Amino acid sequence: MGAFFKIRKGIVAVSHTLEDGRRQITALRAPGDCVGYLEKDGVYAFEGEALTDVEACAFDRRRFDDFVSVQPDLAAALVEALSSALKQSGMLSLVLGQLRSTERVAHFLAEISALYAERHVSLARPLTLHMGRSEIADYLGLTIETVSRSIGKLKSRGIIATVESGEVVILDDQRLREAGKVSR
Amino acid sequence: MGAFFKIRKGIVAVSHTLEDGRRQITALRAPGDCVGYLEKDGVYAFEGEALTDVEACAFDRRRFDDFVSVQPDLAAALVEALSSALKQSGMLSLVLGQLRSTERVAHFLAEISALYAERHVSLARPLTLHMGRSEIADYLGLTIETVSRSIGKLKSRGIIATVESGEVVILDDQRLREAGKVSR
DNA sequence: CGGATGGTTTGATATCGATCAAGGACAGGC
DNA sequence: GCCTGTCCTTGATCGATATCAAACCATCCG
Repeated sequence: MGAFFKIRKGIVAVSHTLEDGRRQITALRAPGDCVGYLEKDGVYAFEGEALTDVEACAFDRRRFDDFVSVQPDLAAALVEALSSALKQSGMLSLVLGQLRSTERVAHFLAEISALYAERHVSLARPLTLHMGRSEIADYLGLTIETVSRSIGKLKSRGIIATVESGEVVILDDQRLREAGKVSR
Repeated sequence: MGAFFKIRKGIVAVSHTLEDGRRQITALRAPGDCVGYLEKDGVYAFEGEALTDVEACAFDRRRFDDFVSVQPDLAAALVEALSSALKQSGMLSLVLGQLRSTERVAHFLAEISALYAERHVSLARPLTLHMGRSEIADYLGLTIETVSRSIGKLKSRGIIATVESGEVVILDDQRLREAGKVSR
């Protein structure tokens, strides 16, 4: 109630569900990110789901806003966090609106890989996605079957491999980023 | 160079283009909104295109940031603007990832109608979209043909009508919002 | 071990929207 | 008036992805 969270450990999916059950994951949040800031009168604009065990700091929204107004550094950090989230969100729109299924999956894998490396979620190869096919599908606007087939295509092209227990090994980072249109 | 803008009059489309020419409009900005804040070292994350004649205030990014740090009110306004943009962006992801073509177009028309009313772009009916089929298509992740056919479907259902010169008349606001899944 | 369970993959078919191709409608210029 | 270009609509076909269905494969548990 009137709270928001800064993630210390773990991964959170931010999503929105339609009345008929269709769901879109609109963002993935990693350690250092905030969740639940888009709230008004106790109503949150989006839902949050923990994909792993999560450790987070809870802040009281009202007190935080008061504190921000006398702490320029904090305000700057908040602006930075929101800017970064906005940029990410715009990129997701690009992915959902313009890329085809295999491009989306390639983009997703490259994104996850970069995110986890950057935020030290797990430095280890192979990469643990922390998401089932169902979450990936809801993030990319696809079905689980199409996600599965796209992963199959990337495997057959020698770009990735999968280990038992579902982890992914990126065999060719260069070509993965090309396939996901995120080369630049 | 290091500048961003606050729109005083007119509509701006924020977009991103892939190397192969595919383009996604990631946001529409109306009077009161800012454009070009997501910039780093002179590189903008997205492109902006004026859909109408635009009147805007230009701010020097560096000076503005300095000024923000000593003006809590301004910081709060910036946070508010970014929060609102982020919420909008998440909703666009939902539209692109989950809605089918006619739902997307209905959503778009309801959104434009609400936006223009709220920002006093033009109070007049019929509604002038200020976007050609091509811009609508790039915003909704569809082709111009599909946009055209979807508008046709909404017309045949008696939800909207079009006037010569392309303006749209919303005949049944209730059903339009239902069709665009934005009833709630 | 055998059987249930949940997630993933694979296959067959259907559907929506893209693509390709014409055909209006309207404005501007000669 | 007539030509030209641009934008929008309409039609026919194709193709990517959804849907439906079944098989596969771990893991868990009796």
